[in-house]
Amino acid sequence: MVPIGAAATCRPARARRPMMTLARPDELTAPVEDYLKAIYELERISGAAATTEIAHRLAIAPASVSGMVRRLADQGLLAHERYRGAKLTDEGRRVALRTIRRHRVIEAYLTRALGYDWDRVHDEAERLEHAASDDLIDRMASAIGEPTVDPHGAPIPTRDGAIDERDFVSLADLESDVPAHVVQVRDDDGSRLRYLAQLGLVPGAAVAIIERAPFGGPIRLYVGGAKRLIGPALASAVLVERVADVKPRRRRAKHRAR
Amino acid sequence: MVPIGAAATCRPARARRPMMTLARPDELTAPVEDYLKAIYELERISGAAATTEIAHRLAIAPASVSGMVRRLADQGLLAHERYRGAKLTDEGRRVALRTIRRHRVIEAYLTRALGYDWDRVHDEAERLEHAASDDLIDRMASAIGEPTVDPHGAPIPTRDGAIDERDFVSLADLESDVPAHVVQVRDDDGSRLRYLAQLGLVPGAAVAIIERAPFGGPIRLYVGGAKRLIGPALASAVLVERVADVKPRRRRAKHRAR
DNA sequence: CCCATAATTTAGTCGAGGCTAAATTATAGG
DNA sequence: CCTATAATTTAGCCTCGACTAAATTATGGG
Repeated sequence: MVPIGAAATCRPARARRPMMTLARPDELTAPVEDYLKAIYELERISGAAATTEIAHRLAIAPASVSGMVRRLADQGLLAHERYRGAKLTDEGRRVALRTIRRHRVIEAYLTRALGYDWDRVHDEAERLEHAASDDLIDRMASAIGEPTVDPHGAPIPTRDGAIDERDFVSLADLESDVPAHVVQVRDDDGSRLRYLAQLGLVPGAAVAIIERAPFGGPIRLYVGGAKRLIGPALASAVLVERVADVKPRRRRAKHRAR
Repeated sequence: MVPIGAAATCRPARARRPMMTLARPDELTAPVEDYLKAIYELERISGAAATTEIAHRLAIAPASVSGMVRRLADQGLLAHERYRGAKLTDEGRRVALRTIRRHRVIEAYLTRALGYDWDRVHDEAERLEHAASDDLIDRMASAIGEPTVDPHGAPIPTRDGAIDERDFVSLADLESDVPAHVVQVRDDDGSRLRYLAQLGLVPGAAVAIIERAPFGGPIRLYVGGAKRLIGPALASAVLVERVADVKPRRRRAKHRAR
Protein backbone atom coordinates (compact mmCIF):
# COMPACT_ATOMS: atom_id res chain seq x y z
CA MET A 1 0.00 0.00 0.00
CA VAL A 2 2.48 2.58 1.04
CA PRO A 3 4.89 2.93 -1.86
CA ILE A 4 7.83 4.00 0.27
CA GLY A 5 8.79 3.44 3.88
CA ALA A 6 5.73 3.87 6.06
CA ALA A 7 7.45 4.04 9.43
CA ALA A 8 5.99 7.52 9.85
CA THR A 9 6.19 8.29 13.53
CA CYS A 10 2.59 9.41 13.53
CA ARG A 11 2.95 12.52 15.62
CA PRO A 12 -0.39 14.01 16.59
CA ALA A 13 -1.50 16.54 13.99
CA ARG A 14 -0.94 20.01 15.34
CA ALA A 15 -3.98 21.82 16.55
CA ARG A 16 -5.14 23.56 13.43
CA ARG A 17 -5.31 27.33 13.69
CA PRO A 18 -8.26 29.32 12.19
CA MET A 19 -6.97 30.15 8.76
CA MET A 20 -3.35 29.44 8.01
CA THR A 21 0.07 29.70 9.57
CA LEU A 22 -0.25 32.80 11.65
CA ALA A 23 2.51 34.53 13.50
CA ARG A 24 1.43 33.86 17.08
CA PRO A 25 -1.45 32.15 18.79
CA ASP A 26 -3.10 35.55 18.98
CA GLU A 27 -4.40 36.03 15.43
CA LEU A 28 -3.06 39.11 13.55
CA THR A 29 -0.53 38.72 10.78
CA ALA A 30 2.81 40.47 10.54
CA PRO A 31 1.64 42.92 7.86
CA VAL A 32 -1.34 43.89 10.00
CA GLU A 33 0.90 44.60 12.97
CA ASP A 34 3.15 46.67 10.74
CA TYR A 35 0.24 48.76 9.49
CA LEU A 36 -1.00 49.41 13.01
CA LYS A 37 2.44 50.38 14.22
CA ALA A 38 2.90 52.77 11.30
CA ILE A 39 -0.53 54.29 11.79
CA TYR A 40 0.10 54.75 15.50
CA GLU A 41 3.26 56.69 14.81
CA LEU A 42 1.78 58.78 12.00
CA GLU A 43 -1.24 59.57 14.10
CA ARG A 44 1.05 60.94 16.79
CA ILE A 45 2.71 63.23 14.27
CA SER A 46 -0.19 64.50 12.23
CA GLY A 47 -3.33 63.53 14.10
CA ALA A 48 -4.30 61.02 11.44
CA ALA A 49 -2.50 58.68 9.09
CA ALA A 50 -2.80 59.58 5.41
CA THR A 51 -2.78 56.78 2.86
CA THR A 52 0.38 58.00 1.16
CA GLU A 53 2.19 58.40 4.44
CA ILE A 54 1.42 54.84 5.42
CA ALA A 55 2.44 53.64 1.98
CA HIS A 56 5.68 55.54 2.15
CA ARG A 57 6.56 54.30 5.59
CA LEU A 58 5.84 50.67 4.75
CA ALA A 59 7.43 50.99 1.31
CA ILE A 60 4.36 49.73 -0.52
CA ALA A 61 2.07 51.24 -3.16
CA PRO A 62 -0.65 53.64 -1.96
CA ALA A 63 -3.27 51.56 -3.73
CA SER A 64 -2.32 48.59 -1.58
CA VAL A 65 -2.84 50.67 1.52
CA SER A 66 -6.38 51.63 0.54
CA GLY A 67 -7.36 47.99 0.44
CA MET A 68 -5.73 47.06 3.70
CA VAL A 69 -7.06 50.10 5.50
CA ARG A 70 -10.58 49.16 4.53
CA ARG A 71 -10.06 45.64 5.85
CA LEU A 72 -8.59 46.86 9.11
CA ALA A 73 -11.49 49.28 9.49
CA ASP A 74 -13.92 46.39 8.92
CA GLN A 75 -12.12 44.47 11.64
CA GLY A 76 -12.62 47.36 14.02
CA LEU A 77 -8.94 48.12 14.38
CA LEU A 78 -9.18 51.59 12.93
CA ALA A 79 -11.61 54.27 11.88
CA HIS A 80 -11.33 55.53 8.36
CA GLU A 81 -12.99 58.44 6.65
CA ARG A 82 -12.64 58.29 2.90
CA TYR A 83 -10.03 60.76 1.71
CA ARG A 84 -9.35 61.95 5.25
CA GLY A 85 -7.04 59.39 6.75
CA ALA A 86 -7.15 56.67 9.38
CA LYS A 87 -7.10 56.72 13.16
CA LEU A 88 -6.71 53.74 15.45
CA THR A 89 -9.59 52.52 17.53
CA ASP A 90 -8.87 51.65 21.15
CA GLU A 91 -8.45 48.04 20.09
CA GLY A 92 -6.12 49.03 17.26
CA ARG A 93 -4.06 51.17 19.60
CA ARG A 94 -3.82 48.30 22.05
CA VAL A 95 -2.41 46.06 19.33
CA ALA A 96 -0.05 48.75 18.06
CA LEU A 97 1.34 49.39 21.51
CA ARG A 98 1.78 45.71 22.15
CA THR A 99 3.79 45.42 18.94
CA ILE A 100 5.83 48.49 19.80
CA ARG A 101 6.53 47.05 23.23
CA ARG A 102 7.74 43.83 21.64
CA HIS A 103 9.95 45.72 19.25
CA ARG A 104 11.56 47.92 21.85
CA VAL A 105 12.02 45.25 24.47
CA ILE A 106 13.71 43.11 21.86
CA GLU A 107 15.98 45.98 20.87
CA ALA A 108 16.90 46.59 24.48
CA TYR A 109 17.50 42.90 25.11
CA LEU A 110 19.69 42.45 22.07
CA THR A 111 21.97 45.29 23.11
CA ARG A 112 22.03 44.56 26.81
CA ALA A 113 22.09 40.77 26.84
CA LEU A 114 23.61 39.79 23.53
CA GLY A 115 26.04 42.56 22.77
CA TYR A 116 24.38 43.98 19.69
CA ASP A 117 25.42 47.42 18.51
CA TRP A 118 22.59 49.92 18.64
CA ASP A 119 22.62 50.39 14.88
CA ARG A 120 21.87 46.74 14.20
CA VAL A 121 18.99 45.96 16.53
CA HIS A 122 16.25 47.60 14.51
CA ASP A 123 16.13 45.14 11.63
CA GLU A 124 16.37 42.11 13.87
CA ALA A 125 13.57 43.43 16.10
CA GLU A 126 11.46 44.22 13.07
CA ARG A 127 11.27 40.50 12.34
CA LEU A 128 11.24 39.07 15.84
CA GLU A 129 8.44 41.34 17.06
CA HIS A 130 5.98 39.29 15.03
CA ALA A 131 7.17 35.93 16.29
CA ALA A 132 7.88 36.42 19.98
CA SER A 133 5.22 35.55 22.53
CA ASP A 134 4.21 37.98 25.24
CA ASP A 135 5.73 35.63 27.75
CA LEU A 136 9.08 35.75 26.00
CA ILE A 137 8.96 39.53 25.85
CA ASP A 138 8.25 39.73 29.56
CA ARG A 139 11.10 37.37 30.34
CA MET A 140 13.47 39.43 28.22
CA ALA A 141 12.35 42.63 29.89
CA SER A 142 12.78 41.16 33.32
CA ALA A 143 16.18 39.69 32.45
CA ILE A 144 17.53 43.16 31.74
CA GLY A 145 15.80 44.92 34.60
CA GLU A 146 12.54 46.14 33.08
CA PRO A 147 13.94 48.92 30.92
CA THR A 148 11.70 51.93 30.27
CA VAL A 149 13.34 53.01 27.03
CA ASP A 150 14.93 51.20 24.10
CA PRO A 151 18.57 51.72 23.06
CA HIS A 152 17.61 54.80 21.06
CA GLY A 153 15.72 56.37 23.91
CA ALA A 154 12.23 55.53 22.67
CA PRO A 155 9.82 54.77 25.51
CA ILE A 156 8.74 51.16 26.02
CA PRO A 157 5.01 50.65 26.61
CA THR A 158 4.23 48.67 29.72
CA ARG A 159 2.65 45.25 29.68
CA ASP A 160 -0.76 46.89 29.93
CA GLY A 161 -0.25 49.41 27.17
CA ALA A 162 0.75 52.55 29.05
CA ILE A 163 3.35 54.65 27.29
CA ASP A 164 5.16 57.88 27.96
CA GLU A 165 3.84 60.09 25.17
CA ARG A 166 5.69 63.26 25.98
CA ASP A 167 6.86 65.24 22.95
CA PHE A 168 10.38 66.52 22.90
CA VAL A 169 11.93 69.30 20.90
CA SER A 170 14.49 68.28 18.32
CA LEU A 171 18.05 69.48 18.41
CA ALA A 172 17.23 71.39 15.24
CA ASP A 173 14.72 73.47 17.14
CA LEU A 174 16.55 73.91 20.43
CA GLU A 175 17.33 77.55 21.25
CA SER A 176 20.96 78.61 21.44
CA ASP A 177 22.72 78.52 24.80
CA VAL A 178 20.01 76.46 26.41
CA PRO A 179 21.51 73.41 28.11
CA ALA A 180 19.71 70.20 27.31
CA HIS A 181 20.31 66.50 27.12
CA VAL A 182 19.53 63.99 24.43
CA VAL A 183 16.52 61.81 25.18
CA GLN A 184 16.01 59.98 21.92
CA VAL A 185 17.37 59.54 18.41
CA ARG A 186 15.59 58.24 15.33
CA ASP A 187 16.56 54.64 14.73
CA ASP A 188 15.55 54.15 11.13
CA ASP A 189 18.98 54.48 9.57
CA GLY A 190 21.87 52.38 10.80
CA SER A 191 24.61 54.51 9.29
CA ARG A 192 23.15 57.62 10.84
CA LEU A 193 23.12 55.89 14.21
CA ARG A 194 26.75 54.98 13.81
CA TYR A 195 27.60 58.57 13.00
CA LEU A 196 25.59 59.92 15.92
CA ALA A 197 27.35 57.55 18.30
CA GLN A 198 30.65 58.79 16.90
CA LEU A 199 29.63 62.38 17.66
CA GLY A 200 28.57 61.37 21.14
CA LEU A 201 24.96 62.18 20.39
CA VAL A 202 23.43 59.32 22.35
CA PRO A 203 20.58 59.39 24.86
CA GLY A 204 21.78 61.06 28.03
CA ALA A 205 24.43 63.22 26.40
CA ALA A 206 24.54 66.85 27.55
CA VAL A 207 24.21 69.30 24.67
CA ALA A 208 23.93 73.01 24.04
CA ILE A 209 23.69 74.90 20.78
CA ILE A 210 26.49 77.40 20.40
CA GLU A 211 25.46 78.97 17.14
CA ARG A 212 23.18 78.24 14.25
CA ALA A 213 24.08 79.47 10.77
CA PRO A 214 21.06 81.01 9.01
CA PHE A 215 19.07 79.46 6.15
CA GLY A 216 19.44 75.90 7.35
CA GLY A 217 23.17 76.18 7.73
CA PRO A 218 25.39 74.13 10.01
CA ILE A 219 24.87 74.07 13.74
CA ARG A 220 27.72 74.44 16.18
CA LEU A 221 27.13 72.79 19.50
CA TYR A 222 28.64 71.23 22.57
CA VAL A 223 28.17 67.54 23.07
CA GLY A 224 29.26 66.65 26.63
CA GLY A 225 32.29 69.03 26.71
CA ALA A 226 33.32 68.71 23.03
CA LYS A 227 32.50 71.08 20.19
CA ARG A 228 30.74 69.58 17.20
CA LEU A 229 29.29 70.72 13.91
CA ILE A 230 26.22 69.14 12.36
CA GLY A 231 23.62 69.89 9.70
CA PRO A 232 19.96 70.53 10.46
CA ALA A 233 18.84 67.26 8.87
CA LEU A 234 20.91 65.29 11.33
CA ALA A 235 19.91 67.59 14.17
CA SER A 236 16.25 66.92 13.55
CA ALA A 237 16.85 63.23 14.16
CA VAL A 238 17.84 63.98 17.73
CA LEU A 239 15.26 64.80 20.40
CA VAL A 240 16.35 66.69 23.47
CA GLU A 241 14.97 67.93 26.77
CA ARG A 242 16.04 71.25 28.26
CA VAL A 243 17.80 70.71 31.57
CA ALA A 244 15.50 73.27 33.14
CA ASP A 245 12.49 70.98 32.91
CA VAL A 246 14.32 67.84 33.92
CA LYS A 247 12.04 65.05 34.87
CA PRO A 248 14.57 62.43 33.96
CA ARG A 249 13.68 59.17 32.30
CA ARG A 250 15.73 56.26 33.37
CA ARG A 251 18.37 55.36 30.85
CA ARG A 252 20.62 52.48 29.99
CA ALA A 253 24.34 52.48 29.45
CA LYS A 254 25.94 51.05 26.36
CA HIS A 255 25.84 52.48 22.89
CA ARG A 256 28.51 50.51 21.22
CA ALA A 257 28.72 51.41 17.58
CA ARG A 258 31.11 50.14 14.97
CA MET B 1 -2.92 69.51 -1.41
CA VAL B 2 -2.44 67.21 1.48
CA PRO B 3 -5.85 66.78 3.07
CA ILE B 4 -4.48 65.96 6.50
CA GLY B 5 -1.24 66.77 8.28
CA ALA B 6 1.64 66.28 5.91
CA ALA B 7 4.47 66.32 8.40
CA ALA B 8 5.40 62.80 7.29
CA THR B 9 8.95 62.26 8.47
CA CYS B 10 9.98 60.94 5.09
CA ARG B 11 11.98 57.98 6.18
CA PRO B 12 13.84 56.36 3.31
CA ALA B 13 11.75 53.66 1.74
CA ARG B 14 13.02 50.28 2.86
CA ALA B 15 15.08 48.36 0.40
CA ARG B 16 12.44 46.38 -1.41
CA ARG B 17 12.93 42.65 -1.29
CA PRO B 18 12.27 40.41 -4.37
CA MET B 19 8.61 39.62 -3.93
CA MET B 20 6.94 40.47 -0.68
CA THR B 21 7.59 40.58 3.05
CA LEU B 22 9.85 37.62 3.53
CA ALA B 23 11.04 36.23 6.81
CA ARG B 24 14.72 37.05 6.63
CA PRO B 25 17.05 38.73 4.17
CA ASP B 26 17.82 35.26 2.87
CA GLU B 27 14.74 34.48 0.75
CA LEU B 28 12.75 31.36 1.77
CA THR B 29 9.39 31.67 3.51
CA ALA B 30 8.41 30.07 6.79
CA PRO B 31 6.24 27.39 5.13
CA VAL B 32 9.13 26.42 2.86
CA GLU B 33 11.46 26.04 5.81
CA ASP B 34 8.85 23.94 7.57
CA TYR B 35 8.50 21.61 4.59
CA LEU B 36 12.24 21.13 4.32
CA LYS B 37 12.58 20.44 8.02
CA ALA B 38 9.78 17.86 7.88
CA ILE B 39 11.22 16.20 4.80
CA TYR B 40 14.65 16.04 6.37
CA GLU B 41 13.27 14.22 9.38
CA LEU B 42 11.06 11.86 7.38
CA GLU B 43 13.90 11.06 5.05
CA ARG B 44 15.99 10.00 8.03
CA ILE B 45 13.26 7.63 9.14
CA SER B 46 12.10 6.06 5.90
CA GLY B 47 14.66 7.00 3.30
CA ALA B 48 12.20 9.27 1.50
CA ALA B 49 9.34 11.53 2.49
CA ALA B 50 5.91 10.38 1.32
CA THR B 51 3.29 12.99 0.52
CA THR B 52 0.90 11.81 3.21
CA GLU B 53 3.62 11.72 5.82
CA ILE B 54 4.59 15.31 5.09
CA ALA B 55 0.95 16.31 5.13
CA HIS B 56 0.37 14.58 8.43
CA ARG B 57 3.40 16.10 10.06
CA LEU B 58 2.59 19.63 8.92
CA ALA B 59 -1.12 19.16 9.61
CA ILE B 60 -2.16 20.15 6.11
CA ALA B 61 -4.03 18.34 3.33
CA PRO B 62 -2.07 15.90 1.16
CA ALA B 63 -3.20 17.73 -1.94
CA SER B 64 -1.54 20.87 -0.66
CA VAL B 65 1.69 18.99 -0.26
CA SER B 66 1.72 17.79 -3.87
CA GLY B 67 1.68 21.37 -5.08
CA MET B 68 4.36 22.61 -2.74
CA VAL B 69 6.59 19.62 -3.37
CA ARG B 70 6.51 20.34 -7.09
CA ARG B 71 7.46 23.94 -6.47
CA LEU B 72 10.31 23.02 -4.15
CA ALA B 73 11.55 20.51 -6.70
CA ASP B 74 11.48 23.22 -9.38
CA GLN B 75 13.54 25.40 -7.07
CA GLY B 76 16.11 22.66 -6.77
CA LEU B 77 15.54 22.10 -3.07
CA LEU B 78 14.39 18.54 -3.45
CA ALA B 79 14.14 15.67 -5.90
CA HIS B 80 10.73 14.20 -6.42
CA GLU B 81 9.66 11.10 -8.27
CA ARG B 82 5.94 11.01 -8.90
CA TYR B 83 4.25 8.60 -6.51
CA ARG B 84 7.56 7.68 -4.89
CA GLY B 85 8.31 10.44 -2.45
CA ALA B 86 10.70 13.33 -2.05
CA LYS B 87 14.35 13.56 -1.05
CA LEU B 88 16.29 16.69 -0.28
CA THR B 89 19.00 17.90 -2.61
CA ASP B 90 22.24 19.07 -1.07
CA GLU B 91 20.93 22.60 -1.18
CA GLY B 92 17.66 21.55 0.43
CA ARG B 93 19.49 19.68 3.15
CA ARG B 94 21.62 22.72 3.81
CA VAL B 95 18.54 24.84 4.35
CA ALA B 96 16.84 22.20 6.48
CA LEU B 97 19.84 21.86 8.73
CA ARG B 98 20.15 25.59 9.06
CA THR B 99 16.54 25.77 10.17
CA ILE B 100 16.99 22.88 12.57
CA ARG B 101 20.04 24.58 14.01
CA ARG B 102 18.04 27.75 14.56
CA HIS B 103 15.27 25.81 16.23
CA ARG B 104 17.48 23.89 18.60
CA VAL B 105 19.75 26.75 19.51
CA ILE B 106 16.69 28.80 20.34
CA GLU B 107 15.32 26.00 22.49
CA ALA B 108 18.59 25.68 24.32
CA TYR B 109 18.86 29.42 24.80
CA LEU B 110 15.34 29.78 26.13
CA THR B 111 15.91 27.15 28.80
CA ARG B 112 19.43 28.14 29.72
CA ALA B 113 19.25 31.91 29.51
CA LEU B 114 15.61 32.74 30.10
CA GLY B 115 14.41 30.06 32.45
CA TYR B 116 11.92 28.35 30.16
CA ASP B 117 10.69 24.89 31.10
CA TRP B 118 11.68 22.27 28.58
CA ASP B 119 8.07 21.56 27.68
CA ARG B 120 7.42 25.12 26.54
CA VAL B 121 10.36 25.88 24.30
CA HIS B 122 9.20 23.97 21.24
CA ASP B 123 6.30 26.22 20.23
CA GLU B 124 8.25 29.39 20.83
CA ALA B 125 11.18 28.08 18.78
CA GLU B 126 8.84 26.98 16.02
CA ARG B 127 7.98 30.62 15.40
CA LEU B 128 11.29 32.28 16.16
CA GLU B 129 13.30 29.95 13.92
CA HIS B 130 11.87 31.72 10.88
CA ALA B 131 12.60 35.21 12.14
CA ALA B 132 16.02 35.03 13.78
CA SER B 133 19.11 35.94 11.78
CA ASP B 134 22.11 33.64 11.65
CA ASP B 135 24.02 36.23 13.58
CA LEU B 136 21.49 36.17 16.39
CA ILE B 137 21.57 32.38 16.51
CA ASP B 138 25.34 32.41 16.76
CA ARG B 139 25.24 34.95 19.55
CA MET B 140 22.71 32.89 21.45
CA ALA B 141 24.77 29.74 21.01
CA SER B 142 27.89 31.47 22.17
CA ALA B 143 26.11 33.06 25.15
CA ILE B 144 25.26 29.62 26.53
CA GLY B 145 28.56 27.97 25.69
CA GLU B 146 27.97 26.48 22.24
CA PRO B 147 25.67 23.63 23.24
CA THR B 148 25.78 20.48 21.11
CA VAL B 149 22.29 19.27 21.97
CA ASP B 150 18.97 20.95 22.64
CA PRO B 151 17.06 20.56 25.93
CA HIS B 152 15.54 17.30 24.71
CA GLY B 153 18.86 15.85 23.70
CA ALA B 154 18.50 16.40 19.96
CA PRO B 155 21.83 17.23 18.30
CA ILE B 156 22.39 20.80 17.13
CA PRO B 157 23.89 21.16 13.65
CA THR B 158 26.99 23.30 13.54
CA ARG B 159 27.17 26.63 11.75
CA ASP B 160 28.37 24.83 8.65
CA GLY B 161 25.74 22.15 8.62
CA ALA B 162 27.44 19.20 10.28
CA ILE B 163 25.19 17.12 12.49
CA ASP B 164 25.53 14.03 14.63
CA GLU B 165 23.30 11.58 12.78
CA ARG B 166 23.78 8.56 15.01
CA ASP B 167 20.67 6.46 15.51
CA PHE B 168 19.75 5.37 18.98
CA VAL B 169 17.58 2.56 20.16
CA SER B 170 14.37 3.51 21.91
CA LEU B 171 13.59 2.52 25.45
CA ALA B 172 10.83 0.36 24.00
CA ASP B 173 13.44 -1.73 22.19
CA LEU B 174 16.15 -1.86 24.83
CA GLU B 175 16.93 -5.37 26.04
CA SER B 176 16.23 -6.22 29.67
CA ASP B 177 19.01 -5.81 32.22
CA VAL B 178 21.17 -3.79 29.86
CA PRO B 179 22.27 -0.58 31.52
CA ALA B 180 21.79 2.48 29.35
CA HIS B 181 21.27 6.17 29.62
CA VAL B 182 18.76 8.48 28.04
CA VAL B 183 20.14 10.52 25.16
CA GLN B 184 17.03 12.12 23.72
CA VAL B 185 13.28 12.40 24.10
CA ARG B 186 10.68 13.38 21.52
CA ASP B 187 9.68 16.98 22.06
CA ASP B 188 6.44 17.18 20.15
CA ASP B 189 4.08 16.94 23.10
CA GLY B 190 4.41 19.28 26.05
CA SER B 191 2.37 17.20 28.45
CA ARG B 192 4.38 14.12 27.66
CA LEU B 193 7.56 16.06 28.37
CA ARG B 194 6.20 17.14 31.72
CA TYR B 195 5.40 13.54 32.58
CA LEU B 196 8.79 12.30 31.45
CA ALA B 197 10.51 14.90 33.60
CA GLN B 198 8.39 13.75 36.51
CA LEU B 199 9.57 10.19 35.96
CA GLY B 200 13.14 11.37 35.74
CA LEU B 201 13.39 10.31 32.13
CA VAL B 202 15.52 13.21 30.96
CA PRO B 203 18.66 13.14 28.85
CA GLY B 204 21.51 11.76 30.90
CA ALA B 205 19.36 9.64 33.20
CA ALA B 206 20.63 6.09 33.84
CA VAL B 207 18.06 3.45 32.98
CA ALA B 208 17.71 -0.31 32.80
CA ILE B 209 14.72 -2.43 31.88
CA ILE B 210 13.76 -4.80 34.68
CA GLU B 211 10.96 -6.65 32.97
CA ARG B 212 8.72 -6.24 29.99
CA ALA B 213 5.19 -7.63 30.04
CA PRO B 214 4.34 -9.44 26.80
CA PHE B 215 2.00 -8.20 24.06
CA GLY B 216 2.89 -4.56 24.47
CA GLY B 217 2.30 -4.60 28.18
CA PRO B 218 3.83 -2.29 30.75
CA ILE B 219 7.58 -2.01 31.19
CA ARG B 220 9.23 -2.06 34.59
CA LEU B 221 12.51 -0.22 34.72
CA TYR B 222 15.00 1.62 36.86
CA VAL B 223 15.41 5.32 36.27
CA GLY B 224 18.48 6.53 38.19
CA GLY B 225 17.93 4.31 41.30
CA ALA B 226 14.10 4.41 41.31
CA LYS B 227 11.71 1.80 39.97
CA ARG B 228 9.19 3.01 37.41
CA LEU B 229 6.44 1.59 35.28
CA ILE B 230 5.66 2.90 31.81
CA GLY B 231 3.80 1.85 28.67
CA PRO B 232 5.50 1.05 25.38
CA ALA B 233 4.08 4.15 23.67
CA LEU B 234 5.82 6.38 26.15
CA ALA B 235 8.94 4.22 26.06
CA SER B 236 9.24 4.65 22.33
CA ALA B 237 9.48 8.40 22.79
CA VAL B 238 12.73 7.94 24.72
CA LEU B 239 15.99 7.19 22.95
CA VAL B 240 18.78 5.55 24.90
CA GLU B 241 22.38 4.47 24.49
CA ARG B 242 23.72 1.32 26.13
CA VAL B 243 26.42 2.17 28.62
CA ALA B 244 28.68 -0.41 26.98
CA ASP B 245 29.13 1.68 23.85
CA VAL B 246 29.49 4.98 25.63
CA LYS B 247 30.80 7.70 23.44
CA PRO B 248 29.14 10.42 25.46
CA ARG B 249 27.57 13.49 23.99
CA ARG B 250 27.91 16.56 26.07
CA ARG B 251 24.77 17.37 27.98
CA ARG B 252 23.21 20.31 29.71
CA ALA B 253 21.77 20.48 33.16
CA LYS B 254 18.31 21.85 33.80
CA HIS B 255 15.06 20.21 32.95
CA ARG B 256 12.67 22.22 34.98
CA ALA B 257 9.16 21.07 34.36
CA ARG B 258 6.07 22.27 36.14
C1' DC C 1 -3.36 -11.70 -13.65
C1' DC C 2 -6.89 -8.72 -11.84
C1' DC C 3 -8.99 -5.68 -8.43
C1' DA C 4 -9.87 -3.23 -4.26
C1' DT C 5 -7.79 0.06 -1.62
C1' DA C 6 -4.84 3.51 -0.36
C1' DA C 7 -1.65 7.02 -1.91
C1' DT C 8 -1.05 10.55 -4.98
C1' DT C 9 -2.01 13.98 -8.20
C1' DT C 10 -5.05 17.28 -10.89
C1' DA C 11 -8.48 20.68 -11.27
C1' DG C 12 -10.64 24.44 -9.58
C1' DT C 13 -11.30 27.84 -5.58
C1' DC C 14 -10.17 30.99 -1.93
C1' DG C 15 -8.09 34.71 1.06
C1' DA C 16 -4.18 37.61 2.14
C1' DG C 17 -1.49 41.11 0.43
C1' DG C 18 0.85 42.90 -2.97
C1' DC C 19 0.94 45.66 -7.95
C1' DT C 20 -0.39 48.83 -12.08
C1' DA C 21 -3.41 51.67 -14.61
C1' DA C 22 -7.35 54.25 -14.62
C1' DA C 23 -10.92 56.74 -12.34
C1' DT C 24 -12.32 60.03 -8.47
C1' DT C 25 -12.15 63.64 -5.15
C1' DA C 26 -10.11 67.58 -2.46
C1' DT C 27 -7.90 71.58 -2.27
C1' DA C 28 -5.03 75.50 -3.33
C1' DG C 29 -4.52 79.29 -6.40
C1' DG C 30 -5.79 82.18 -9.76
C1' DC D 1 -15.88 80.21 -8.71
C1' DC D 2 -13.15 77.16 -11.48
C1' DT D 3 -9.34 74.38 -12.52
C1' DA D 4 -4.85 71.99 -12.09
C1' DT D 5 -2.63 68.97 -9.24
C1' DA D 6 -1.95 65.75 -5.83
C1' DA D 7 -4.10 62.33 -2.93
C1' DT D 8 -7.08 58.64 -2.89
C1' DT D 9 -9.76 54.99 -4.44
C1' DT D 10 -11.40 51.36 -7.89
C1' DA D 11 -10.74 47.84 -11.02
C1' DG D 12 -8.37 44.10 -12.45
C1' DC D 13 -4.48 41.09 -11.91
C1' DC D 14 -0.75 38.18 -9.61
C1' DT D 15 1.64 34.86 -6.28
C1' DC D 16 1.72 32.06 -2.25
C1' DG D 17 -0.09 28.56 0.21
C1' DA D 18 -3.98 26.29 1.65
C1' DC D 19 -8.61 23.60 0.63
C1' DT D 20 -12.15 20.13 -1.57
C1' DA D 21 -13.62 17.03 -4.92
C1' DA D 22 -12.50 14.26 -8.53
C1' DA D 23 -9.25 11.73 -11.22
C1' DT D 24 -5.17 8.59 -11.47
C1' DT D 25 -1.67 5.25 -10.14
C1' DA D 26 0.53 1.54 -7.27
C1' DT D 27 0.29 -2.47 -4.83
C1' DG D 28 -0.89 -6.44 -2.11
C1' DG D 29 -4.15 -10.30 -1.93
C1' DG D 30 -6.78 -13.47 -4.04
